[in-house]
Amino acid sequence: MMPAVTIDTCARELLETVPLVMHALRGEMRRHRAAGLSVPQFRTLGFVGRQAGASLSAAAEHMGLTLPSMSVLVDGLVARKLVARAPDPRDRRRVTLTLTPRGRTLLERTYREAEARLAERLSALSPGERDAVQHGLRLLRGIFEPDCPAA
Amino acid sequence: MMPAVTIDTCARELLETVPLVMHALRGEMRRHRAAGLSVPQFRTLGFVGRQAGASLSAAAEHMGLTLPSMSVLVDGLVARKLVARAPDPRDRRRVTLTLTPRGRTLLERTYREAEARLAERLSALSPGERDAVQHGLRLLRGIFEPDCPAA
DNA sequence: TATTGTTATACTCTATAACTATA
DNA sequence: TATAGTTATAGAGTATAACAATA
Repeated sequence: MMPAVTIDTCARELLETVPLVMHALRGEMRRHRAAGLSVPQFRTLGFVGRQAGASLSAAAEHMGLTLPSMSVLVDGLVARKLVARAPDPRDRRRVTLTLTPRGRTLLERTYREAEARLAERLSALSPGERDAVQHGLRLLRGIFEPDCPAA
Repeated sequence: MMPAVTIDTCARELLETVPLVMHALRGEMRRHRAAGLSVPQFRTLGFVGRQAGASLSAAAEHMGLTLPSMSVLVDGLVARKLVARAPDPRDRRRVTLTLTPRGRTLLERTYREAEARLAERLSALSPGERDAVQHGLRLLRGIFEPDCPAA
């Protein structure tokens, strides 16, 4: 039978593990320098790809960033012609974001590469262990999502 | 029975969840501005607290950082008198790191605060779910630790 | 020559504050 | 007046390259 883990132990594990994995993610994205996308850039591209025409605010909310931070982040993507930024005709205060063809291509390639690198790591686990990782991550996502009650 | 999760699904979940949790961690540490420690600073303090007298290289290795990055990070901690940096008499190329009393106090306080914030989030889970999170994190740590075979 | 660390430089991420434009 | 976004400014984190000091 599994031991009941204390909240504190779990918190400690989070504090140790999440920065570690984050650093590995950054490192792997950086090494694939052809793409040269940072993790936040990559996530933003992914969001815009799924929600074409989303506003800057929607993207900021999704990523848990302030508007200025998102604005700057998007600046970089627009400068590289990966994202198109256009005023919304219905409300000209708003900005709509869409992927350029180049952005979509790069996103897809980067996604496949990131997945491949992670898959290497994850292949060290048994299928059952991967289930456990997946399950744990999904639970975490539930309690850390921006619109969750404890946020 | 649990479904066997594909490696790709698991990779995707990682890519989505880890940056999310990381952002929440940073945000919570930032809000407790009394301490004003960043996540890497906090982790470094924790490492030096456990391994008093450790070298800069050891700390860099533990955190998965380059030496220059670690050197700069420690600069900040030394400037705030949280860490003492002294040459090792046995090998004067080396530097030994130790916590100052102030550093230890701050570390302990910050640790309690971080734990309390995380505990709030984690309390939304059942004990069984926390076990699952803990288990998943431990597996992840195993495959992302700096000295692991796939690194 | 090899190892440990520091300095110089550059870029990204992120925030807050102040501002502009539209509603 | 309220909302969406941008600009200005600042500080941390991180890297690579070049350097200094010690072994």
